[in-house]
Parts: sequence; structure tokens; C-alpha cells
Amino acid sequence: MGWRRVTNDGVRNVRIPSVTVRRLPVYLRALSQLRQRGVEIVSSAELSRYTGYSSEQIRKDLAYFGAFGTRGVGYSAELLVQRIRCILGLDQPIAAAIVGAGHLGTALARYNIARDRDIRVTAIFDDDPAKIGLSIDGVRVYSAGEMQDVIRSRQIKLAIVAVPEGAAQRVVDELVAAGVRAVLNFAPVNLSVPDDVYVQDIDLSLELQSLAYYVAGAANSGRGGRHG
Amino acid sequence: MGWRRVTNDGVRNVRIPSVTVRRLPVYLRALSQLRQRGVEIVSSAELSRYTGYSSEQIRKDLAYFGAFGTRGVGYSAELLVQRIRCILGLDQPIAAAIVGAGHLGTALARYNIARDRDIRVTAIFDDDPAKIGLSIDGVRVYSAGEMQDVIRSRQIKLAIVAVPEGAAQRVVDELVAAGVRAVLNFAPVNLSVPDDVYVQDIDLSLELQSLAYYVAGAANSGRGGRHG
DNA sequence: TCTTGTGAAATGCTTCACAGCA
DNA sequence: TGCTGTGAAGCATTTCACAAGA
Repeated sequence: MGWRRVTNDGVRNVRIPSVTVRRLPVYLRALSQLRQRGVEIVSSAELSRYTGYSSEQIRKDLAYFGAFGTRGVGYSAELLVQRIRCILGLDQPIAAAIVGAGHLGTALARYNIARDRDIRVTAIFDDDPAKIGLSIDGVRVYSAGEMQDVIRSRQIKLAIVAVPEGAAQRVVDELVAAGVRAVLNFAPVNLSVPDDVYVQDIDLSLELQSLAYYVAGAANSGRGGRHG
Repeated sequence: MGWRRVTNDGVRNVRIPSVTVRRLPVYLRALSQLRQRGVEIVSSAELSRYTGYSSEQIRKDLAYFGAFGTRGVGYSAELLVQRIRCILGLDQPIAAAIVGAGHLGTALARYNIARDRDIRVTAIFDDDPAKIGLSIDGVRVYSAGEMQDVIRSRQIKLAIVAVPEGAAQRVVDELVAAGVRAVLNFAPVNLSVPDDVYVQDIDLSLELQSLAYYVAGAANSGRGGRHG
């Protein structure tokens, strides 16, 4: 499925499976926990325990970007964090926008702002006049009409779409026109975007419905539940 | 990765890829849209247009459960909806619980209740005394102490975990002890559960961080953004 | 001796290509 | 003729097994 050439950090020139990219933040979190406990050198076996991924897989994922471990010893936790943050582009702050200040959009704003230091939500957009001008945890809600200007002037490249399904495609078209490159989409629709824009869908209804399958088939040989 | 034997609806006795299970709700949604437009017979090509999946893939997914199309014609939309709903266990109502009545839990409660007829949230749990006894869109918030009793007595098998990371493992242990079989987990931790319990993680920080990769690598040959 | 890094094998999933049937 | 259903082929990803090296 998804691939991407590594040119970013110049280590190699191979294509990276998208599944690997999706695991990198998991490693980052495990490393941060380990470092808080004073760990400085970490093995792939230790990371495996923290993440649930196999040690071989972890080594293979990391090796895509170069050899930054020491044989017989392990990885420097600090170096590894630096490298992964660099690979993901988290070494410089990223501005994001949320479109839709309903229940979900508001919850996401508060949630994100509390958690993420690297990715900051700096603007929220909504078309409800009653909400425009409000501040959600210090971030201002702008009108839909201001969206393109604000996105462009702040060079926001990452957007979270939490609008009703009927509005989503129009919103995404505007976002893309204003320069957004990656979208986290909560609207239950199949958005169409240019090839060079990346959309990650999170569809809560679909997730719940597929879980129903596993509820019903209780007697079966299902996999234990890690990282579905 | 994940497999599951079909015994549910008795059509066959093959193992179903978990990716197929995750696509079934997408087909359901497309079918519902098509039926609203008066479509009664639908081809895999038409479903492909609505879902973004290839027609071969759709045919293969459906064929896992038996042959319910007609060669040269297509699938009966009504029959297909019935069959998929049955396969997923959505032919009878499913009671779900939300644990955690913070911003996210509350947003999920309102979101779910608005959207999903088959899967109904019938209880919310929280340990904040100020919230206990409240009603969120008509669903009562119970204390953490009542959780196991309520889950057991209502035979709730599906739970949504939206508690802080420090509480998540304890909550899940309790849920599993009370009979929950499938969990949608929003807490940023690697939960451990018995093999016969299914956990689907949705981790907003991780999603955002992996999106950062695609924002940075803007000049590259990324895949177009469907169904990442 | 220990753990990384990595070809090779195995597995899982998708796409191809076409037989089968209305 | 047209569209489903399905083996076979082709990819993508994971796991195995072990050489390399501190």
C-alpha cells in the first residue's frame, strides 16, 4: 500500500512502508516512558515489551532509516528519539487547524492541546455565528469564510476535519486549495483529494460496527487484542 | 494478522481476514446510500465507486461469506444489507458502554447516540462525583463502583474506553472481568487483555504524529489519501 | 556473549485473468 | 453480453535465522 521515499533526513533512499511510519510514533512514546525511568540504552526486546510489536519488526523499521544501534548493546534512547522525531518532521513545531467546533471538534481541541507539544492547534473554524470569536482553551474560533486566509497566512499544512458529512468534501477542497497537505478526517465520507495530499480517516461508526463482529463471535479463535 | 472463523451465519467455514471485517461496515454505508436513491440491484463496480475499494476486492470480501450475487446481474442491495448486518451481528441491537465522561467521552456519547441505531450506548461511567447521576443525551452517568454490576446485569459486551492513560488498564481489567468482549480504546496505552477479547485502539496523538511525516515529505510520491 | 542488521522464507492481502452462469 | 466467483500470480509485510560486530 502506501510508500514514501526517504529524502528527508538523507540517511538512505529506500521506500518506507506506511505501516512503518504509523509505528514510529509508538516507538517515540515507549522511548519517552523508558527515558523517564532513567533508561539510556534500550534494546529492541525492551521496546517490544513496551509496544507489543516484535523485536525483529522494530529492528527492521528502524533499519529503514539507517543503522543507529550498537550490536551487542542496543540503541541510545536519546539518539533514537532524536532520529525518529526528525524522520517524522517533529523536530520543528507543526501548526494544525481543526475545522468544526461541535462536540467532537471541541473535544479534540482540548485533548490535543493538553497532550501534544509538537503539534499545536492554532486555529479552529466553524460556520455557526454563535461560536465565531469564542476561544477554546485559548484557541480562537474563526468563521468558515476566514478559513482559507488564515490557513494560508499561517502556512498550516495539517488539518483535522470534524464537520458533518455533507460539508466535508467542500471543506477539504478549500483546505487543499489553501495548502493543507495532510488531513485527519472524522467525517463519515470517502473524501477525494489530489494524490499528493494524505488523508487518514477515523470513522467511529465503522469502528464500532466492525467491533460488533468480534462481540458476536465470542467462541471463536480471535487474535488477542493488540493494535487492531 | 487477525482471523476469525465464520460459524456465525453458517455459510462457510473459512477464516476471514480482519481487513475484510473492517471493510464490511463501509459496504453497509454505501449500500444504504444507494438504496436511498432507489437502487435495488448493485454491481461490485458501483460499490467500488462509492467506497474506493476495487471491485475485485469487494467481490472477494463478499465471497468469503457465500455467493449472494447473481452472475451477469449484480447483488440485491436489500439482501446484501441483510447478510452483512447478520455477519457483523448487527441484526440484533447491541448495548455498549462508555467509560470516562470527560470531553472525549461526552462527545462520543452524543456522537454515537445521534448516528448509530444498531449500537446503543446505554451506560456511561465516571469516577468524578460531580458527574455521577447526570444524564448525557438521556444516558445516565454511573459511578465507577457500579460499573461491573451494570455491565454484568445488562450483559454489555462492547465498551468504549475514554479515560486517562493511568486508569485505562485497570478499567479494562474490570470490563473484561464483567464480560466485555470488545473494546474501543482511546487511551494512549498498550492494553493487555486475554486472547479472546478484541481491542481496537484509536490514538489521536499517534495519528497526528504519523500525519506529520506526510506533511514534511510534501514533494514525494505519496499515495492519494484514501483509506489510509 | 549479546544484540543489531538483514537476506530469505513465510504469511497475508490484493490484483489479475478468466471460467461459469444468468 | 455482462457481472460474479475464484484459482493463480503478484505484492507487501512479517517472521525466521543467522552473520556481523561491539
